[in-house]
Parts: sequence; structure tokens; C-alpha cells
Amino acid sequence: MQHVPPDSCPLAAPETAPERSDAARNRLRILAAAQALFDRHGVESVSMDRIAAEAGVGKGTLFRRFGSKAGLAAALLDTQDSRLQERILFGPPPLGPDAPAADRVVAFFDAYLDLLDDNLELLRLSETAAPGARYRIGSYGFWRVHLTLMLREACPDLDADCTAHLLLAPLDSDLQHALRQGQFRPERIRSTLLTLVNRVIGH
Amino acid sequence: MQHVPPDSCPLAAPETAPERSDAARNRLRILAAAQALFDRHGVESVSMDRIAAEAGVGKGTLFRRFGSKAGLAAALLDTQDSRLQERILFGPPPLGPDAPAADRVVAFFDAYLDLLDDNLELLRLSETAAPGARYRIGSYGFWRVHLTLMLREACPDLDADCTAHLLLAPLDSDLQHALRQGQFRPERIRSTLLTLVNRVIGH
DNA sequence: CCCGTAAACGGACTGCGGTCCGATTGGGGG
DNA sequence: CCCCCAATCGGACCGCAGTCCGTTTACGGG
Repeated sequence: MQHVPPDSCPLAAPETAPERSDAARNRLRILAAAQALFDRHGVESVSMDRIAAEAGVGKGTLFRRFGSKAGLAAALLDTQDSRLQERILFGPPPLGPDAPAADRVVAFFDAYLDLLDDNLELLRLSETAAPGARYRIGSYGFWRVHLTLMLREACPDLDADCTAHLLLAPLDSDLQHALRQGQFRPERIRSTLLTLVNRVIGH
Repeated sequence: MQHVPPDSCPLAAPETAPERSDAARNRLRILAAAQALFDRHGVESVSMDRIAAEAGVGKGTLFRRFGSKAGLAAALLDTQDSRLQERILFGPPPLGPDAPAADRVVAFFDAYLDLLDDNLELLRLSETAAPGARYRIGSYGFWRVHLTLMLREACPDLDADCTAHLLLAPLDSDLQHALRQGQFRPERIRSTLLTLVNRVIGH
């Protein structure tokens, strides 16, 4: 618990220590085995013992590398998170920097919902593995800071820091999962959420 | 897992089977022991084994009565939940029925934040014990239905069912805990959330 | 080529939430 | 008053996530 995966900072880290060859081999084996088992049996019903066995490594190795089941999920999500983060930092409008802040807020929610649709199970694993996990993960911090900056620009009369947290709450993977389990189709959730966001930032 | 505590429906249930005397005695013992241990050591660090031992009952008894650790928390919260539910159904304005729907929405969020401040640990236990727990608990259904009806009346142009879910998201006990752990004082969270709600329902 | 050491390894171990099922007991009917 | 059986009891048991620590291994310097 409470362990940051060693390669969780996508756009930084000048590699403090070179990775030993057996460590690299095992890291790849573990990621491949986890991905395969998750695809085949669903995220919930695959235990860490099983992943370790499938990868041909000991349980200790698995936990030293990834810290927890949530950390393993975060590592598998890392590629997709980084892609969205790059589009926000350097990409074209309306997501990227060459657009009005209000448009970027809406575009962010729209893009995040895509990410959510594609990775709901993994996100849910990474966010619900332990209480408070969602808010300690690095990527949550990124979304939060980005949204805060945009709100500060688009709505100077709001408490941007606090509002950012509250506006991110509807993106909680566990809520989104529950909504999809119920009667709500993804497109309905999307349009309702975007309407809500638009009202908060004043269109 | 996935077990509804026998007495979780506060305003109904005409008592299908009379409770045996030893069962009643043990139920009270368990609730008292749990409350005492939670107060003394904090919710997280008290195990179900410990509660059973303190209450002088077997583990099986504990789980048969309350289904899970979350169910036990729900039973301890039941009194407070019911009190707020009664104020909503029968109490004075602005929470009760003799007020405009928009005012009742705001009053509900205000009152729920009070409940949250007083019972954060127990709520967190009941909502984070298992993925999706929050949305399966009876009281969540009550808040959701109430909010849906109010929104339908106050904002006919919104998708009331879906918006109700999304507006309840910021009340998630795990988020509220994380905010309070950080730099955010309860009054700041309250005023920001109420501002947000007012914007969504159009003042 | 070998050697020392720091790092990685892996499986036995812990404590947890939750389940199972044979033993026990409360309380109404004969 | 006793007897019976359904409901309750309780602790042994399970699989899980996560930890610990003695053993093995990669690899740079001599």
C-alpha cells in the first residue's frame, strides 16, 4: 500500500538508476501476463498470485515492482494517460493550448469520457483498490491541476482549486461503472455531464 | 458481500419474524462493541475479529447479522440517515415539502454536508468497503430519488435522473475525506459546493 | 577471468474479510 | 413439565492482498 510505481511519471524522470536486465525482463513478463489474464477473465477475478504464477515470477517481485494491485493497473494505464496529457499540453485545439479556457474545459471532459469508455475496468481497479487511492494517483493530480488553471482563467469568480476537485467527482470510475450497469447509456451520461459543466462555467 | 442488513429500511418493514431473545441481546452487544472500538481506535484499524471478540460472540454471528463490515457501518448510521430522511419528507422548509424545489435542493446539500461532517469515518467505511457499495446502499437510493424529483420540478430542461447521480458525486465520502486531509476546510468545501449546485440549477 | 556487493528474487508467512456447517439453544405445542 | 425443531451460534476454514527475509544473480572493477 502507498507505493508509487517507479515509472509513473510519464514526462520526466531522467532515469536515476539503470535497470538490471533480469528486472526488465520480469517487468515485461508481468505486464504481459496481467494484460492477458485481465482480458481473458476480467479484472476482478484475477488474483495477484495468479498473475505472478502466469508471469513465472515470485509474488515478492510483483509487489516490489508495482506496489499493489492498483499500481499494476496504473502501469497498464500509463500509455493512455500520457497520450491524453500530451494532447492537453501540446496538441491542437480545443484540447490544446490554442483555445479559450472554457472550451478547453469542455474538451477535457469530453476526451476523458473517451478514455473512461475504453478503460473502465482498469480505472476502476486502480481507483477502488484502497480508500483514497484515486486522489493519490499521479494522473489525478495532473487532471486536477489542468482543470484548476483553466477554471482560474475562465471563471475568476469561482474557487478554482476546490471547484476542480468537485467537478472531477462525476468522473469517478466507480460511479461511471454503476451508471453504465443501470439504465444509462454512455452518450446520455456524456451529454448530461457536458451540460452540467457548461452551466457551472457559465456556458 | 452483497448482503442487505435486515433492518436497513428505516420507514417500513412490519417485522416479518419476531426476533429471538438471544439474537436481540447479541445484536445490541455487537453494535455497542463496534461503536466503542471505532471511537477508541478509529474505524480503519478495528477488525471484524476484534469486534466479535469484544462483543463476546462468534464471527459467524457477526456476519450473519450484518453481512459485511459495510453493513455494520450502515446499521450504525441508520439513526442519523433516518432523521434526515424524515426532515426531508415531513419537516419544515426549506428542507421539507413546503418550499420551492430549488430551495429544497440547496437545503438538502447543506444538510447532507452536516451529516458528512459528523459521520465521515463511518460513511467512508460503508461506501468504500467494496467497489460499487455506495450506489447499492438503500440511503443512496433515497437521496437520489429525492434529488431527481426536485430537479424535475425545478429544472424541467435537465435530464433529472442522470443529473441527480452526477450532482451526488461530490458528496462521495472518500472525496470529502481527501479534501479535508488536504488544505480544504469544511466551510470552504460547503460554500464552493453550494455555489456549484446553484449554478447547475440556475440560481 | 574472477570476485564482491548491491540489487533483484521468490515463496513462506501474516492478518484480513468473508463462508460453512456441526453444535447449541430458545420457546411454543403436547 | 418436557420435547422438538427451527433459528441461532461460533470457531475452523478459505482465498485474498500485502510483507519479510534468506538466497540468488547481474555486472563493474581488479
